[in-house]
Amino acid sequence: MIKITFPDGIEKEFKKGITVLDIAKSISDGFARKVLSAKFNQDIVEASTELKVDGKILFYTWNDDEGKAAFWHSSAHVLAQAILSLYPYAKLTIGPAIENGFYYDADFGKRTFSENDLEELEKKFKDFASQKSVFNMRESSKKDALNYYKKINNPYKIELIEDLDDGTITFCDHSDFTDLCKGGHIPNTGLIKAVKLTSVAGAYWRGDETNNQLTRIYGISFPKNKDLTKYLDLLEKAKERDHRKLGKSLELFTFSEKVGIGLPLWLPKGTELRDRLELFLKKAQKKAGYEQVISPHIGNKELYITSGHFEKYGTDSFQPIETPNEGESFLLKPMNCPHHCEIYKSKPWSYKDLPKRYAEFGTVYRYEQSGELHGLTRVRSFTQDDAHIFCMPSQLDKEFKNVIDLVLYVFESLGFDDFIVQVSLRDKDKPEKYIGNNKSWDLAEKAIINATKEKGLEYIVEYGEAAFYGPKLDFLVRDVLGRKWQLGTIQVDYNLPERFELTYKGDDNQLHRPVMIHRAPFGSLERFVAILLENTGGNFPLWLTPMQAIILCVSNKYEKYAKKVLNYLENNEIRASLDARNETIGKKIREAEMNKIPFMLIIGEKETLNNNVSIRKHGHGDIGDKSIKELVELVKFEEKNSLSSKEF
RNA sequence: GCCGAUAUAGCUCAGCUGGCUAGAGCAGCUGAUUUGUAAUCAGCAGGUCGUGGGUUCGAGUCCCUCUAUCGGCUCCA
Repeated sequence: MIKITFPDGIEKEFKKGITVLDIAKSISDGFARKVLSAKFNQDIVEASTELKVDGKILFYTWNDDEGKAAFWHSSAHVLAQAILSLYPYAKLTIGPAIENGFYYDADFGKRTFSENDLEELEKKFKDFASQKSVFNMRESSKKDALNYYKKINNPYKIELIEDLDDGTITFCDHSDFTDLCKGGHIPNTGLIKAVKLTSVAGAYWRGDETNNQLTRIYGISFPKNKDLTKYLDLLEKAKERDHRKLGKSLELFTFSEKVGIGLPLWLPKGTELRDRLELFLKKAQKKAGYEQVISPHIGNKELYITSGHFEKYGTDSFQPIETPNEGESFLLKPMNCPHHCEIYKSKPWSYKDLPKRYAEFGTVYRYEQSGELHGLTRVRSFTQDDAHIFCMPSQLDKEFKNVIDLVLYVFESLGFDDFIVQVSLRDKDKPEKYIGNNKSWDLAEKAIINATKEKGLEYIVEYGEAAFYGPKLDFLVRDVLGRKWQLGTIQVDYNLPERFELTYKGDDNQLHRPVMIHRAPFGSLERFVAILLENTGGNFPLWLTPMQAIILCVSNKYEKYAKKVLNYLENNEIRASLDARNETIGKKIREAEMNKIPFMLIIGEKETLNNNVSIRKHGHGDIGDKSIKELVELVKFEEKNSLSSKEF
């Protein structure tokens, strides 16, 4: 007998060798039907795993991430089975569960696999799933595993197995299909009631551009048909909030092929919004002791050779601008840091002067790969809300924490409560990607981790995500399709001060090297506005929105009074406009609603006589009459509420 | 840059297997209407069907090139 402990602490004895599924059945058959996967002690186990020792068990259902992972991982097996059945020559590689669904990468050789082939594949998938095949794990020696894949000539699997230790290699069989696999499946394929193969993409083997490109087939599956319909509906609705769509309909920005791809053109309303964001941050930064500076959009090539950017990115950038003066060339500035280093160098500094905090809304130009461009989130010209803090090593911790506070203040003011804090460190196996010595990297990484911990932030660590000159603390926010985008970033840098030979005079009368913090709470105005658009669906906070109120005349007979109201609002610094067109009030309301204008002020005979306005709030409808004075108070009150409760 | 898909009026879309002067709604313009909480009515105008080439008696429709966009991969100072 073995003793099994359940999550609620209850212990029960079972016959040695009982399966996980049978233990679930001992609770109830209904429960067992919902069990997708389980954890026994520290290991993820199969429903069919036979337990032979005492231990703790934890069951996973569709409601758990682990349950979904098992479900989608199992779906990937079925997908692979379907691929092989239709395309026996295809070479399978890997197929994991992902955040939303699963994929399988396969080498189809010379055959191009396109989205048109998905329907047939999906049909095959459903056939196989409905067979209710049980997943069974099987151990294999390294030699047998290698021989198997040598026999069917699959170099990818051979490469995978060569990296594994003998004794740890397992296969998973279901139906007549087998795949190298480390486990974590649902009881049988029949639980997969709904599936949608969503897209096809090229993906490099092992994520390396120099390797073969494989065909990746994405899919998502569910235990109920209804769940799939719901998921697809949600996706459709999400697309309504796409910033590219909203940017067009709200007339915020546009692109022109003639100007150039990835070069956004800001329309008047978008510009107003951007200006307001800049003003908001400038105000906070002024309080935090920043000084605004301005630097040119180009810089001598020598500047970027000094900073190391030229060596790192030179060939993949906009190419140097030549001048009539032979040998002289300039680069469009791809970042502001070198300029700010030179501003720092413009005079000698004492330790008493530090920290120096130079801030600039600096527009930079980067030649992003054409396939990478994406609305406003990935562009070739963008404006960073950049600043560089030059401080003594002893000031680093405090400065860093202050910047964290600033970033959090910005995020809170704009309603970003769902963000990921990521500590981006170097990949120690690829030292060629970074400049500087290990010692200063260690210092910088430690500084970031400590400050983040002490601020009590929950964070994840990603290796290989650091900038080439230093580690970063990145703030990521998801877009409408769940893709993560880096907005705020804070970076610690011991390297550029070294390369630019920056100094300050210490209290010991010796010259010392300052440390540099690069930071941008928004990241870039472009990307920030994009994600803000998607997060708010275009309903910006009242303090930020380009138009706060619109006056709608029932007929042009009341235009005179309407103008008086407009004038009063403008004098009270409320952003308002007047729609005096010869259109029905219904139409004007509809348009104002679609333009997401927070306050609609309807003016007709009644209001003119009573000297008030009828107020309709966006998304709420009619909220009754108010005097103009009360209206101003209401807007002011709500505007204040729409800002962060904390003053910075 | 790579893989796959898409490209018809300012916007959103229709145009089946190639066959009359390429359609609709919204937006625009003109006129009528003077309007009460999400679309007043009528008329007009608007497209070398992304570009260049090819197949064909005939191409928006089939094939190729290029460009852009979309979904991924890679990249992201």
